[in-house]
Amino acid sequence: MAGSKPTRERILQSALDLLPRAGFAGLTVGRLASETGMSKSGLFGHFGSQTVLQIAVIEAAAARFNASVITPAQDEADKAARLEQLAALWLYWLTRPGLGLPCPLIQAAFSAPGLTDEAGQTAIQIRSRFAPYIARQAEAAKTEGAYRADLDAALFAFSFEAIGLAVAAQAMRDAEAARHRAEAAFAHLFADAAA
Amino acid sequence: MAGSKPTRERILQSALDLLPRAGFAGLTVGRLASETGMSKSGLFGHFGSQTVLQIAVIEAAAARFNASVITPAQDEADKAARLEQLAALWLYWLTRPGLGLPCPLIQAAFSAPGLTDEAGQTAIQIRSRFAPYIARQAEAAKTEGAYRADLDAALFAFSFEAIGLAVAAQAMRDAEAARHRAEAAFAHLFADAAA
DNA sequence: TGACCTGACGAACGAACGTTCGAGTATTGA
DNA sequence: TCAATACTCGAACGTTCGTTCGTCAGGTCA
Repeated sequence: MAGSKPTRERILQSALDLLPRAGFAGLTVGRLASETGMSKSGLFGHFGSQTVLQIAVIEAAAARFNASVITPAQDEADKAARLEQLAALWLYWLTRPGLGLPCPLIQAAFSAPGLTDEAGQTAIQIRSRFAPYIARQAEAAKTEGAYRADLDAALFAFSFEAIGLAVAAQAMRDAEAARHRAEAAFAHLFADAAA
Repeated sequence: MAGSKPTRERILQSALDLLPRAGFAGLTVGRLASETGMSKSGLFGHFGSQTVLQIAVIEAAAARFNASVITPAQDEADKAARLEQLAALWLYWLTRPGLGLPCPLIQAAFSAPGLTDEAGQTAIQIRSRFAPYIARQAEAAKTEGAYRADLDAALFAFSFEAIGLAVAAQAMRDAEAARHRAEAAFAHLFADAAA
């Protein structure tokens, strides 16, 4: 039933590479097998069901998001600086080259019906952690005195997330313009929040 | 090859009803046929290919969006008031009850790989008309003196669209909170743009 | 009445889907 | 060295996919 760990990791990496080209709907066992050079049954044995595979892919994407965006930004102790770092890292994450589609997590959250019910719920749940995390950083920045005391942290987080989503939506037709406008929007957001 | 026009319209309406539940990936000929009570071949004859069907569904969604959001707002001659109307109508469109998923156009744009290449391009193209339209209204509001002269209309449109996307993303987990925050975000956007 | 045409039908096609199973082939531990 | 274990394979399952085809009822107009 269970497969070797390195092989499993290789499968998930292939899945993440395939995802921008095929989407979750096109992430079938057969196609993923031919992509990795394995047999359908050999690949399938690592997961046991389509739902488990989808959830594993979503969690793998989340792990990479954390490693690329969340964790590096935590080097900044100063919360206002950390938020600016988060914005920059997220922007790069969303528009990094060789990416036909945006963040797999965003894709998963919007194409939820293409996924199993359980996998869709997992995607939504993982994504729903982001805005509260941003709100917490903003709240901390307020107590540190960097942000004005009457700032609505939840609204700040909402706007923060909104900019990223708009980038993801526009990056497919003009990544350059999307990034440019997002930088301006983030700058505006930070300026408005400053004490 | 071609089917009767009323039947075709009935099929498209069924497709739009099914879309929030099944997504584009689940919008198969067989399922749609059983939904409408027709045979697969009878339904298929109206379109001739899966791609044509998907494009027809996307265009039907766009037509309903225009009828529900764009057109009613044009009753407002005053551009600043029209933009506020657009925000309110769009917000309702995105969170109207009985809608598991947001605007089919947003869904189509993000799950594009679940669609035929051609249909995905159609969806992206239709959606890409929105931001420039908003920018044009904002530009007009500037010349009317309602908005400040140094407003970046493209950035305004970007932020406008971003709020809607964030609503669509959050509406799946908490529609009430999403709408509430979006109203605040729109108010903030309009206040910042005012002369 | 008879010749059309339209629109929907049932049956069937090859392909791909998720999934199961039993047989091989390494690698391991005693 | 031998048995056990871990991993992968090919073959096959039943189902559904998009698509094609021939047929047949119902209405139109001569």
